[in-house]
Amino acid sequence: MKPTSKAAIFAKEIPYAVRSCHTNPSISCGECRLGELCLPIALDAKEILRLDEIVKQGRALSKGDYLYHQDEEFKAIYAIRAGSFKTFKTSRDGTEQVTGLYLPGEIMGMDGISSNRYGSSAIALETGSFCEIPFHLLEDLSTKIPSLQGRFFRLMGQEIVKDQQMLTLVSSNAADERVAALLLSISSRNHRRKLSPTHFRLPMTRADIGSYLGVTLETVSRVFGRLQKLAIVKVDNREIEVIDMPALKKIAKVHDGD
Amino acid sequence: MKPTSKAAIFAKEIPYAVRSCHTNPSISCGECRLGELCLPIALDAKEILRLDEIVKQGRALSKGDYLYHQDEEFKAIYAIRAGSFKTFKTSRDGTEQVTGLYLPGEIMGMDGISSNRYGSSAIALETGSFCEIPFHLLEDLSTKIPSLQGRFFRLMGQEIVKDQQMLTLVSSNAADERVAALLLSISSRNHRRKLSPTHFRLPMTRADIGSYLGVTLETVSRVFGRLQKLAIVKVDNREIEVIDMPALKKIAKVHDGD
DNA sequence: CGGTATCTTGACTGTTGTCAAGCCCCGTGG
DNA sequence: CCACGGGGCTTGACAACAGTCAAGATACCG
Repeated sequence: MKPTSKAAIFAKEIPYAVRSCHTNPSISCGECRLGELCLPIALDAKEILRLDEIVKQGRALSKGDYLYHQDEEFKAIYAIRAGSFKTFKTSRDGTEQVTGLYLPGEIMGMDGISSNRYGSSAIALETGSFCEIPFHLLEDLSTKIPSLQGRFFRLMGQEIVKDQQMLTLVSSNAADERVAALLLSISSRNHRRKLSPTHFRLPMTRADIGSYLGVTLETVSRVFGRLQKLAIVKVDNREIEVIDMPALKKIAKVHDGD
Repeated sequence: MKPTSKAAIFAKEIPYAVRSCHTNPSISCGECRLGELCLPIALDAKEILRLDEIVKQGRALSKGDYLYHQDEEFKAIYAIRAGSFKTFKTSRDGTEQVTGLYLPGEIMGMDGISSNRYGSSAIALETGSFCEIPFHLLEDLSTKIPSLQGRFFRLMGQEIVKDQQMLTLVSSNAADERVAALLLSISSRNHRRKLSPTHFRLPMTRADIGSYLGVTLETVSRVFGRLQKLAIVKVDNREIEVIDMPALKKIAKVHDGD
């Protein structure tokens, strides 16, 4: 419920010379090191410049700040630059259900496209920054740049695949399997960003994880306890160290590499 | 595993004079009475003609026939004209997990866009027919017809919203709620097609429903028993009659209309 | 340094899964 | 037309995993 953007303050604290996407909020798509994960994949240099013209860059948020609210008018999609975000639906009785976890290079807000209203709220789990891409401008540009249209079709397709994977995960009822799969998901997404796949910090609380996976926070806690006892992961509060990756994959019923 | 198409046979049985989409397999998009539900929404007459040029119409399938297989190369998306279809994922150990139920006017196959391979298999639950839309042609045409691009963005957005609704449904762990929500979903989709929202036939077996909802078939059966005992629905095998719609919505925790 | 949010652990309960038996419906073939 | 067979469905008994409630410990923020 804090509408205040801290973009200005954040920008002052970070010297412009730092040409790294996740620390410098005012960098362009062409210079952003997340480019190869984010929207610009499949675009050439000239096309990226045109994309840059419609992307509002470098806004920052701190923990608890909203990116958008459920049922609010859909105007833009958001590319995560730094930090982590969750999306959640609030039902009439006030219950919150976490529907997504988003890390740098990923795109949020696509659940608003069909109905012109966001289907969920998005909130920062820690200090972070993002780029805003007004959807109507993206649509216009997509008709002019076929490779951008193709990229965005594929991006939406990815979201569909991701959601269906979550669905099958949550339908298959083993709590251990769900938690293991979440750890592996974070691990592989970290790996893509050249971060350690075996040592990371959970961006969500036990309650959020539980809500996301369809179990209670107590169960999440107990599963972490079990996995630790089996020497598969080391859990120190939010700090996770994967000790036995094959065993973790076995529990998650993931057989192939990642 | 039956690759045989019965299009030819089917076409013979139905007189061409019947200008109704779901019975005449060789009707065009412009004439199809599902047009207002399907891909052509938001297109004008001239644009629909161009869409018609890329749509392969009127193929028919009988129960158990595959529309496409998991991991097979993604070539096209499919618009359902008649009948009902399910999508499912097969995991390495042979377990099948139902991931979707598709009724006339709905589009299947979008889970193949991002990776160029279908993420699930699609099979006919009864005799039915469909239109095939080669994706690369749709992409080409979309760059030329902005309203088609917009329509397809929205269609994919709808799929994302639908999947996320399933996710929240399956996460919230009441079996009664899940079954009630499925009944309501079928009911409202029937309503859109001008069919009875209170009296319909379940296209899936108990086992399929259970797999889709993340419960066992026995639980599905018991829930139907409970709902019947409460005089909320009348269940006669696959035949469903909704007697107390408000009560059903209450169980499904749907408060609003639809 | 104090207060609150988060996390862990325990005991008990309950819904759902599992296993098993039997029924019903429907299509097939005699 | 009827007998047969098999898939689909129902129902019951029991067990187990996870939910609920509660208390206490720990971490984090101002």
